[in-house]
Amino acid sequence: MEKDLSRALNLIKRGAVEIINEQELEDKLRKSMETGVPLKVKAGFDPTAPDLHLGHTVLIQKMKHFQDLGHRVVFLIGDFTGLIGDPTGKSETRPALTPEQVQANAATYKEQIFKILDPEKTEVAFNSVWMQEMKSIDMIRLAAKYTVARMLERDDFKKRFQSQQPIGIHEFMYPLIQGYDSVALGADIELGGTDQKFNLLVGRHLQKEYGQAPQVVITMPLLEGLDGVQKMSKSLGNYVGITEDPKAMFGKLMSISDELMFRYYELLSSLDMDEITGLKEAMKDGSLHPKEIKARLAMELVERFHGQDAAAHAREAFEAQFGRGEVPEDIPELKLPTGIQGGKIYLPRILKDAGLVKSASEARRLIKQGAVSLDGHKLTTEEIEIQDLPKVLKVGKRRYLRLMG
RNA sequence: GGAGAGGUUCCCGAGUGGCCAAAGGGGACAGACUGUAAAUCUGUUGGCGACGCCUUCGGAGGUUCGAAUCCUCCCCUCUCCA
Repeated sequence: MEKDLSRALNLIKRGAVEIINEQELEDKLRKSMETGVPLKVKAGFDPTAPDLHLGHTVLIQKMKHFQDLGHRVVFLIGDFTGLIGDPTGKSETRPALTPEQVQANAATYKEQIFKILDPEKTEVAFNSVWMQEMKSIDMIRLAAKYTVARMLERDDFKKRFQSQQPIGIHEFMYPLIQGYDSVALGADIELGGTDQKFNLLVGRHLQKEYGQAPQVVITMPLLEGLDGVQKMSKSLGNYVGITEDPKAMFGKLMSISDELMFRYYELLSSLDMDEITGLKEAMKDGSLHPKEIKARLAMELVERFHGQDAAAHAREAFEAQFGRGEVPEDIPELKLPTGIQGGKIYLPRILKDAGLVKSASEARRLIKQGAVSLDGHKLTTEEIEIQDLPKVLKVGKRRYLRLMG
């Protein structure tokens, strides 16, 4: 049994930033093994953004680890908390979601998470179930279990308080409710990103207040986005969505820096750390080109969400476009009016109408910068003559338009 | 309730009557170099068939030949006092 225990601990610790507290985790695991009762592992998700990206999968894979060890995971959808909005510095009040929208989002979530998680061992829960029932007086009693001073310890609140940014009082409720969710669920373990540490610890505190054994808190790193600096997020546009088109996914992954590539390997790949170290060394001694190592990563991830064939196609399309400079197959087309053959056309208008640029002004700038080409020939004027359609317009590195007759 | 500070283009942040489509930085985009990598260098970064015109500096009015800049009212944020 001790062997199983240490095996379990190793798997759980893999990639984790912090475990609070490790001894408690060990005790809980031991007890579970002895009694055969699985642990309840909770992780919360925002109901308003059901589009998961690779950043989320860091957490979901940790959930998967627990499933593999025979425990139960609760995929908690914070449909009630979502009405408040997690304090992130943006003081936007979120619109209330209708029950239908919540259900729709939940369905989307399930479709996505079950590409990684085992549906049989996953419970999908909604915190509105208990929060809608809570009476005002109970809400106040809940609020009484925490102090403003301790609230202000939360990094986000602290910063905003110091820099004179607004903090809504309702935002204090977010950690309390998230913490109460652990009470309502009787969670043994809660997983979250490092940015969630405060909220997760409030859960521990509240569980003690309500007479429960405190949950073990496990924080996972926030995955850096494609820029390699800021965390991956949809609003920053530096993300790879897991439902994204295989080619787009492959391309995005190929655009990350070499440094970031190994970070992704560490947090997303299912390769052992030994194998990853091996790749790193192969790159260093020159036996393996970094581009090849990156392609392997991209392949693995595309395969995970779209299957082997799609991944192979994505790679081939990538090689064709960027390796051999071929024009991709599936590019947008624009039909020119019949009378225009051989005549002059005003390029900025075409580019704007086709949606390749935001405005004609932008198009004019790009032309001036030599970023626009027709069938491989750089265009230098705004007005061009068109003959022998079809021809392919290219803007920048990856924007294409096929002109049809 | 009282006193004070502040709201500027994607973000941060200068600008306090014309030289302001608005410095500087970040980000982004483009070109060169490449491996759609990084680093570096260069350029661009409101709209418009465009040496000009139109819209922008929290909102609405006003003063002026002329306003991001001055005045009035309003909205929002923060600090201190109560």
